[in-house]
Amino acid sequence: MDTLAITPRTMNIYDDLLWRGLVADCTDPEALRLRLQQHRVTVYCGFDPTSDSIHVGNLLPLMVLRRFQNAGHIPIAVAGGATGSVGDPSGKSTERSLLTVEQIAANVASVRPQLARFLDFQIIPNTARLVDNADWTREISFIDFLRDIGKHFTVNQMIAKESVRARMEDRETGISFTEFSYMLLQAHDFYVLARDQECELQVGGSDQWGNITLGIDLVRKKLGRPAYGLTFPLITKADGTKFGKTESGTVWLDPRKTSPYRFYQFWVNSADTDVIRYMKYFTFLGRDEVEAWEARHLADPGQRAAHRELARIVTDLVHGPRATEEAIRASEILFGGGLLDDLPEATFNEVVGEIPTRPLDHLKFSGPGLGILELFAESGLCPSKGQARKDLEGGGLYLNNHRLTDGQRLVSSADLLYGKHLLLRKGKRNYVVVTAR
RNA sequence: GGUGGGAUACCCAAGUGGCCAACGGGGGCAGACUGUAAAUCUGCUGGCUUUGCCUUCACAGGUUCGAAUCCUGUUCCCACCA
Repeated sequence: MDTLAITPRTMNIYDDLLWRGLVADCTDPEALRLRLQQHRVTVYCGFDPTSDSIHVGNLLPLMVLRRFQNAGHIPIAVAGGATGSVGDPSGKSTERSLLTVEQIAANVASVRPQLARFLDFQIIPNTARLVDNADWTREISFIDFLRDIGKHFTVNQMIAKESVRARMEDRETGISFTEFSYMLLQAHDFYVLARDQECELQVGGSDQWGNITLGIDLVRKKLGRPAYGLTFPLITKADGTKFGKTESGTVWLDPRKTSPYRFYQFWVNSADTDVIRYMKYFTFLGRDEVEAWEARHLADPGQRAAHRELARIVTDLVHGPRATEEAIRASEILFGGGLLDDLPEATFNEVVGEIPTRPLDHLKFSGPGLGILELFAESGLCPSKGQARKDLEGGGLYLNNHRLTDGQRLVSSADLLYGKHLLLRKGKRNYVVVTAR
């Protein structure tokens, strides 16, 4: 194992994580810090294939792996093809329903390239690795597993784990043997990676602490080697709601599930008190740069300069510069307050791609046209015509960015922008484009 | 099994013959103020062909000119007794 060149300008990765507020717990801070300082360390983090895309919540561990790589260490991303089919009880108050084997395989297949995007597979010598724990779990027989792995643990220590204890106390729900055994699988992963790939550090969310420490025990017992564990804190939001969710649901990294525009907006809408913290979590900006943004933010919070920068950087990281440019331009059009009257069609079309679109038969706009309230109800912006009427009376409806006042108004082909689009808006930020077909 | 209490809109919760589409609070939506924020204030929050009409107060019947409200039965929940 070769020694890392230590440049004076580079902060120790451990200190960097500490400064970013990314260290919730660490099995042996002094020893790990020293180890990271003096050696190239192989670090792993697992990702559950519970869905066909990863989401902003998974972004944090993924970026931590990248931070390790940037610091010269070797990251291993582990897709949980095996563990995912058993189900981690950590942090879950009820038994989860099992995904089908096919479903998990499909999820692993679509999550793999997403994980790969964040790591460097070219760089030498600390090339990133991407593996699926199903690959080394599949051929192990149940008997072998019980003899080789199970023998190293007592049920006593297993039921002492928080994830299990919580479920044991709730006698109504209980915990299945399947989920109870989960921790052994994850411990086994760490052991296999330590044995075959010299992995000595596992990182994960703070709910993974119990699983990680069990793995460390196994590595020590089977290989007689030390191993380390490090967890990051649960990401919180100023208003107490769950991070990574909006009214419209989870914020995914897959652009087909969450458009780059929505993704960009998610970050722009961070609370003032969260934005600097998120900058530390989700960007590779250094301490000086983050502090500069913090100063700028505090000097004039209304500018939302830090919000925009955070959104730009993360969107760029996930979706690339072109999509980011489009998201920014669409945001400027939709929130810049400008009228659409002499907007070039090409620019408007960028907006069309970023917000919900609803096709409507062009015949509806012929002749006198379609009632405005019916249009809003049809578009899905308002749940009913009655509600549309009330929204209009409250001054909350806009057609092509002009506020509507007349519930009797008819919308005809003359209102169509570029002969085909209508920009419907409710309130400040709810838009739908209706396209005549 | 017995007795008593309850079931009201997204949630909590008033209403016990007409003034009830139903007080109040929460949540949600919109408006003002703002910074695509927070806080605050205001309006809306069953549907519609909207000065009016239709459907709704667990479910099914009944009494009445008129029922969320009274009566009968059914289902579910809670408390106490066994």
